[in-house]
Amino acid sequence: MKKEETEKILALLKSEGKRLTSKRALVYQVIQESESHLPAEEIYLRAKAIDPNISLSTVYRTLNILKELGLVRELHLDEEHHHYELVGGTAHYHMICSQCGKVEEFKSKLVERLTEELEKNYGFETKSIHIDFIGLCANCRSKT
Amino acid sequence: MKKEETEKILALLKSEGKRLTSKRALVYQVIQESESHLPAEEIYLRAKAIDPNISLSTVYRTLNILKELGLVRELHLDEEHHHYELVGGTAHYHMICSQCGKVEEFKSKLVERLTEELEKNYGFETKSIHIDFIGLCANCRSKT
DNA sequence: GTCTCTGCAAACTGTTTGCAGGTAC
DNA sequence: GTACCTGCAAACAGTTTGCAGAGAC
Repeated sequence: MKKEETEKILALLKSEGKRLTSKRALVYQVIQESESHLPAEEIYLRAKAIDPNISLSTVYRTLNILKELGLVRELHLDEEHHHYELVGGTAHYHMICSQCGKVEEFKSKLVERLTEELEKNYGFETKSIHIDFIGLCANCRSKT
Repeated sequence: MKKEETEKILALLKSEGKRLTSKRALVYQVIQESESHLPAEEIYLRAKAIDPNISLSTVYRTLNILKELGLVRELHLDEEHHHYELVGGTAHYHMICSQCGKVEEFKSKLVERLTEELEKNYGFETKSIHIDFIGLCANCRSKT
């Protein structure tokens, strides 16, 4: 993990009277390196591969802290468990293939226009947006 | 529940070798009358008010069947439990107020345009769409 | 009469929490 | 040295399931 990032997180944690520990840095690193959304269990396994002492509770506790600090976002995809991804980077949304389960990301200017529309028509002030399209990916379509 | 609806459901159930029972009709009726998405627990409570003998397991079993038959949709809003709503009716999406928890529905032509865009750019064939805007509703905004 | 449904309680999965020892600062 | 952090096991919430009796067809 780069030094500037460590310091950003350290500052955030300190402002809440919390500490930066090796486990917390590890969890953050795993999420960051995946470049995609991961379920807690998977984060745990990847972290454990690096530090075999880490426990699942710590992963969950850390995820909740990172969530509170606004560093990590919790996704509710169409499954029974949650997924986590880094906040920051450009906003993006998901196309989920119901056949093979693959999750692709997309972005579109239309979403901004939709946000403006909701503001105008309903007076709604948007803070975050979740969009999931469920269907068939190009790959699975061509197989049919 | 109207006769034509009963018959639609009866036919669907029969085609799967299943039966139309009073409990199943009741669960369907509760969802239908709510005109909105309900968590399983709430469906259970409302059904129980009408038929005190119904159990939570039956509600869950029925929800799963209605889901398989394509009559009911399961939503993954930003909470720990699922919500259910009737399929059919016009497509709509959700604005969730993070302050008071109110869920409003909206629809927009922009969503269709987005669907076309994904088809064109990624070859993705959309079957269903979930959109949640999280933020402040007009009411909570004016209180600040 | 047969085969499906149901209620009950027990199991299961994902997540949270209490506690005693360990560690950052 | 003092909080805070951690692993462990136990608790928890939402959901599913096995079983024996009840009910649809």
